[in-house]
Amino acid sequence: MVFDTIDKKLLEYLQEDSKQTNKELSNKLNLSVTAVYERIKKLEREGFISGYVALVNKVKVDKAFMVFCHVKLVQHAQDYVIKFEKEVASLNEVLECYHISGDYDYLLKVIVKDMVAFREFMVKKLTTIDHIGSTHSMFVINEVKHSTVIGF
Amino acid sequence: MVFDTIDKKLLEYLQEDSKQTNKELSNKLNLSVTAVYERIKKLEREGFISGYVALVNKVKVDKAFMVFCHVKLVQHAQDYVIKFEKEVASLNEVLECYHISGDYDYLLKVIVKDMVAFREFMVKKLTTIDHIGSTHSMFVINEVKHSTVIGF
DNA sequence: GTGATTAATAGAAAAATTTTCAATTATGGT
DNA sequence: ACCATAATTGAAAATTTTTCTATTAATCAC
Repeated sequence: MVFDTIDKKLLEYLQEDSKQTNKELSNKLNLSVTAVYERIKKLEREGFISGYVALVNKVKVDKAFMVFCHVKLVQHAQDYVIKFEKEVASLNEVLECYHISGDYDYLLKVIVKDMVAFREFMVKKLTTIDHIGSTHSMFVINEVKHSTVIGF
Repeated sequence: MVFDTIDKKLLEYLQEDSKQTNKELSNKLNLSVTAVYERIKKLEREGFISGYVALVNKVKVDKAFMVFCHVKLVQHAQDYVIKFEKEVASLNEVLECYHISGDYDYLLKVIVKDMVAFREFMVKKLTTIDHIGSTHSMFVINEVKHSTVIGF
């Protein structure tokens, strides 16, 4: 399968705004509506596009308090790891969770309403998960950039 | 303006899949198509929904190497801060950048092809920005969770 | 290069969805 | 209870997506 320059441009446009019509895209790409349509279907079929979503304004829905949490496990037995990852993934305050290199095992991106809600989250949810050794929280003072667009 | 339970459910659905038709949504919400339509327009108008985007599979487009970079500035004079933030935001490898509390000033989420590309990014782009004191990189070993959905 | 085969594109028709509209129902304030 | 406003509904109109057939372009073997 070919993934050419036009596909890349198309993906860029769709990552910026997926509500554009195929006609608008066809103008930008100098293609027919059907050609655009078929290319998009191909990108969906082949898994380049994993989905289409609405992005929500954190401030408007009162979830503007963001914290990055480092987590260290007490042990790294497979069972513990699996269990921790499963439980963490089930928490809706945790938007992202990565197993990372360095002093800590995991880095979590957490969003809640405010510091009070964060404390609540830590005490009632995160630290109730078994096998957590220590945590370290970094509070977001300002969001300088936040994009979902993968550029080429 | 009222932001009720139905709106929250609607936002959740649209955050999961924005390509659902209003008819599908109207079934899930037990509303008419027009009622769904008007609620969505209201959520867009009032800024709850900031946009609609396609999500791209990092692996398929060869940008699966993710790194979190801590950055410390040498000084924190307003000019330096502004300049750094502006330049960092312009780098398409940097998907996110946050001013955070703690030992470092900033946390950057960077995606590139591989370690070679990362080195290239560090040497040619990030560390060429003025006033950077030190950096510390944490490599993502595994992505446990990655969601764009803000839950209620 | 030629011809054959396949993939990509185009334009038009059909199907589905969004958007508008007029009318009805529900809601909140006085 | 009444008025004014907002939300909901169903149907029509407008737009968009999707399908279909034909044409063009690219690929490969010879």
